[in-house]
Amino acid sequence: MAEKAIIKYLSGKNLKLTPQRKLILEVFLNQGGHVSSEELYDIVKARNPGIGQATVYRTLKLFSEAGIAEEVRFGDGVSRYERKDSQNHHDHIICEKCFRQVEFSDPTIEDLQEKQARKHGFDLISHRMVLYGVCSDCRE
Amino acid sequence: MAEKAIIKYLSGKNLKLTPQRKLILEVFLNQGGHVSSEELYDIVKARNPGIGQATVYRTLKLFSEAGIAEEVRFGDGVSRYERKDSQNHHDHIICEKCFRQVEFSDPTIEDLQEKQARKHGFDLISHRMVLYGVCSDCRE
DNA sequence: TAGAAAATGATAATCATTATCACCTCTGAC
DNA sequence: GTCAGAGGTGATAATGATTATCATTTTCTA
Repeated sequence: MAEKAIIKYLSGKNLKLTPQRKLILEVFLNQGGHVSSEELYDIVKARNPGIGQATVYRTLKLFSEAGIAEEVRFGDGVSRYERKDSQNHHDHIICEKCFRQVEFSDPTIEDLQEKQARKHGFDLISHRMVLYGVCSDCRE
Repeated sequence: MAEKAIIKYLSGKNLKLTPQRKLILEVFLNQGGHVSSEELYDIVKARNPGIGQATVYRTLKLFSEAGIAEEVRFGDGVSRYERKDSQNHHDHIICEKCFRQVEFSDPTIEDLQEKQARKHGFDLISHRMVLYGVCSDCRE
């Protein structure tokens, strides 16, 4: 589970488990989709008003490094984070009108990405794929 | 050709073809890969020192709207632009060590993207796909 | 329990991009 | 030709997300 993963990561690097990190982790895990640092900060602040915004930024980056969060960018200049389940990778479709987001995954595409990478001499590590379109509600 | 496209776009919107725009267009077209606004500004400034950085930003955005340039983001916080050839769409693989970039295109992936979008009720407009890996030179 | 190492919170600094604004340049009606 | 108005430009200030700094506090280990 993610809490265990964090504790292990921290102790392996001489890093410390603080109340702030615990709280941010808990809030982050209970958050379904993709959260920006600021959104998370608002929620966290409601439960611990003393917490600083910089700490949220720092902690989300830490979660990324620890492998329990993944940074997602949709191109609006804001970084969002979502839970990283290696069993459950997915990509995104975004509606350009209402910004609704849908997650999907397509193993065939993943295979083809792997093949393309190999074909060009790369060892594939990760990828970002975002589709932009118009959703059924906005098509009118 | 792209110059024609720009002239047509401009006149269709009561916008003007200025010497600055001409110069930026020429430099942009002679630029192979993806350029950031700042890189382009440096080149352009060498030929017309009076030109302002804001103009380069504005003009690249204009080219995007006119359909002759496409904005690409690799996730380092900088927007880059490349020539848009609708016949010649491609995606990118980036080496995480040396940042070398390779372009590729895969019609099968494009098909599958289209299918995924439809499956979720979206009309697909565009997509961004970037693969991250380690290139053969950096694998050692 | 002491003390080094790390974390925190407040705040200043960055850095790419955008907005503002005074001035310039073109075009077309008179 | 002159004038008016729309659009463009360049300099600079503003923005907004993120990061660095630093004095203070906390954590963990010996």
